[in-house]
Amino acid sequence: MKNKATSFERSQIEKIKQSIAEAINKIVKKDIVKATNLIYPPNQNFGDLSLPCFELAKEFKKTSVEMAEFLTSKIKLDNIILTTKVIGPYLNFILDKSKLATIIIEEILSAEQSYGLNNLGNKEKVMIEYSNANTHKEYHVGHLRNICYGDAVAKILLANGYKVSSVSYINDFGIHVAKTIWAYQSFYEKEKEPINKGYFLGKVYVRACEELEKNKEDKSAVGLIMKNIESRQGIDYQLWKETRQWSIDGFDKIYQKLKIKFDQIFYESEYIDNGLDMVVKLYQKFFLIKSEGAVIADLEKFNLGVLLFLRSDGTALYPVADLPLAIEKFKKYKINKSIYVVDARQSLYFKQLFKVLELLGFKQEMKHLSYEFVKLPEGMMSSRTGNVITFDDLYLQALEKALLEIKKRHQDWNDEKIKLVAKKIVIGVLKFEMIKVSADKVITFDIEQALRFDGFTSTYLQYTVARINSIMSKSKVESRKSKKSEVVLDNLKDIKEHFLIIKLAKYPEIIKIAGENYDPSEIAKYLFELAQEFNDYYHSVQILKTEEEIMQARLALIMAVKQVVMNGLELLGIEVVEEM
RNA sequence: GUGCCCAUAGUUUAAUGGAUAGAACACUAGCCUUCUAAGCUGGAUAUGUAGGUUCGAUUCCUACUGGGCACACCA
Repeated sequence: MKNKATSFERSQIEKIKQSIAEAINKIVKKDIVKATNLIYPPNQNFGDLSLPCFELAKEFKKTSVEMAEFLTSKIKLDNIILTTKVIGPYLNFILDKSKLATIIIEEILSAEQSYGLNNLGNKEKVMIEYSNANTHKEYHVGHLRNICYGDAVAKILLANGYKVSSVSYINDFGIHVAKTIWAYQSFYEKEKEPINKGYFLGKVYVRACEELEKNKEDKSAVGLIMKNIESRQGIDYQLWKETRQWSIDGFDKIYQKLKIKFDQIFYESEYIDNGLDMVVKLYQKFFLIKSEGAVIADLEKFNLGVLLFLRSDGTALYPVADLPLAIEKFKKYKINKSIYVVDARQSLYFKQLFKVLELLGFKQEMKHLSYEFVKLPEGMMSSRTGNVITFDDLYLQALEKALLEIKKRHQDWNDEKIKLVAKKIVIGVLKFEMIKVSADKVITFDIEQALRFDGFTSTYLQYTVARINSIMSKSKVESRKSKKSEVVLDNLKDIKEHFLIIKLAKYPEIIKIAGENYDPSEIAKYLFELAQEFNDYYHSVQILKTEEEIMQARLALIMAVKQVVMNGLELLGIEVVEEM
């Protein structure tokens, strides 16, 4: 327990930064330098930490080079700062390698899973909504980007000390549902039930759109079905209930494969009636008005256009159900912050929705966490035309490829083991692919490119851990004779060991940056760089075949690397494998 | 028409206004009788155009070009 508590404080490297900042402030007799002003030099030969002197120089009317030289002549070295070095306008600090190694590795190995966690969120209650799919439609790579991004952000916020609940909001009540049911009744009802019913419904929806395009007069039949569903009785309603469940079961299977859990799933059908009542009340209060036959919120004076609630025929549009749900989040779940992970095309809509909530008196923080969509090389995805890559198809294709790759390498493994490892590799690859680029970049999903198992992928990270595991298990055989329990970490003298340690030390700061910016790609990039550093080290240094004390120190170092890679992957929702 | 996003190597991309623009893929030359070659080492190639702010701009501002998206009855 004690370990947990200490790991929530400032990390060791942040303490070192803080002490340097204080030392500088003492020299200039002004509280001007902050710990965060200390950066990591771009070239590791320059030093371990660096203070750019531009702003200080301005403050004290010197050139930045003079400033750096002034500071280096005055600074008192403490036990961890070995020396300073001025390079142009930068004051660089060189740390005591052995001491740093000891501090950092002990920090990691004692904190274990909690290394890197912090308390910035101060237990604030955040609800994050993602994976807002439609029933009766396909679940495709676009949804995959959403769920991977949303889930990683949720985990990162948790690591930053927020109280997070993950929720999903399923649209099970729109006109698309009636279309799918119509096509099902017209073309598929006599067929025997398919195995993957959710997937099947997606195909039925595509058929529905094609058929309705050809025969416009069938639209009235669809309208009738919609009315029947809304009346909540009769055959169409029963069929709606049944097929809705097919989709929901399909989503559950996908969530299970992805190992993603929601605390709560909301359905449009459960909020729509409530929402219609609310619209009536708001209309009576003149908050909503009639315009061109439709019921709208006029937001022109906020430069947000108009938001439609009801069509001229009286049927409901999106905000009707969204509004009561948003309010329930504040009132019933008592959250401080409401986050919606929805793609950038809906940013105007969310500005409108948030403005309406604000006008209704809700002061809590609302955030639309937007990201760009996923398209295919041949163009936009569309569930209507079926120009999509469904999750199920993608998963199977990826799994097949992974199975092949594993069989190639491990002829002695049984099928069960191969399958287990393949699944973890595949889920990792898909998740990592979705979050490794920044959210404001459109992803053109190239399946060949995405299903690679080398380079900047999660497989590279899993492989790194598998390598470390392999060394660890061999070390148990070879070091049996050793009875020494005390590991002396200042045996780590190789420069590559030092670089690795600096990298490891940065991890807690990466968690903060990722949290502040809602940006899982920070972690992906960091882990990849760490793994690159490790693999370079691995190839240039012998870990097992060396003196006992050095070996023990190196084993501690690679254990620390493994711990950090695992902690980071955990935040991305990616599992590691023992061997691969 | 108005607003939002994007533009970096052949491709996919990285860089709170700071040190030599960093990777991955592809291409290419090497490295498995040393701990897993899903790995490592070496090699060529990049900031759309024109201004501005700044000691310093890939980053900020303006205009332009190109691409994408959203703007009243889709969700």
